[in-house]
Amino acid sequence: MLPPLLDWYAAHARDLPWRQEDCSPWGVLVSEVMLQQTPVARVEPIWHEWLARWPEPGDLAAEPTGEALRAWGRLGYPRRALRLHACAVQLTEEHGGLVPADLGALRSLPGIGSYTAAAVAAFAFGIRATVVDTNVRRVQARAVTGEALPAPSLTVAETALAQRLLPVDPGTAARWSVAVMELGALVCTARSPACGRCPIQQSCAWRAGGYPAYDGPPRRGQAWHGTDRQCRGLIMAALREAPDAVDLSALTALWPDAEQCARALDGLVADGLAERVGQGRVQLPG
DNA sequence: GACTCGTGGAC
DNA sequence: TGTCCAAGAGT
Repeated sequence: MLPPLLDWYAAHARDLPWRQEDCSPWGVLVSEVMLQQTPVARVEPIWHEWLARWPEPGDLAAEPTGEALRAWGRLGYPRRALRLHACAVQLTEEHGGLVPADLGALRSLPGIGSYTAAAVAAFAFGIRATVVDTNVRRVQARAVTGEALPAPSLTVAETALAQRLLPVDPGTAARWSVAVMELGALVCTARSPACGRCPIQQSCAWRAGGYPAYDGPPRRGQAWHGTDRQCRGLIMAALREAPDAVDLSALTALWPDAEQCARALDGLVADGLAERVGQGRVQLPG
């Protein structure tokens, strides 16, 4: 199944800016953090703005965190912007302003977990790293294990399988990983997989088994309406849109439950996403 | 391990 | 309309 998938990728891969030959490791790292839980279409324009404004880690490190938060826009999970900024600072102070070509060093950066470290190592430096994201998990579950969907959270067995499937040659391994991810994103999708145009349908265990339905533990949806998350989102949107500090009263007006709103704001301040200034006013951290 | 953490598009 | 989902990480 290796050659068909690599050939398919060569023919059908999307032309994404962070896949360009001249994209810097910093550009790859920024893209990977932005893409955590966020669709490509929403990331692309923001990625261009970030790379134009902060072409190197040192450029971002020189800014206050509030600028990163404002430029993050509505990508969601704004703590990622904070961690990206912290990344830039750490790269500047400890790595000469460069992204390290080392899995362990990458993993020690803020906001860089096992997936992102492997992805940057593989895609920016051609290192043979085991890249396991939600696409890889789903493709493996279907094509190899014969199940409709992977378990709710990553298992050791899945990582071991991905490692076993990974081609030996480092450059080929990196192309393989991005090809599996692309297949999961474009063909072997969660909702309605396009099995008819799948390059590895002949060797797919899920297909061979007659496409059995998912029978694992229930997948928990994330609550939203009325939660602290929704309230935090409203507050952050207000802070981003305001040119400077916002009155506390303007924030509590956004939410029916004043007590919950106050608690949400406390959380944002504790997380470094917001900052209290004098006279009951709040702003993005300066 | 179970939670928490944004946002918007697709169905 | 509500539910599911999207290149996860940190606690």
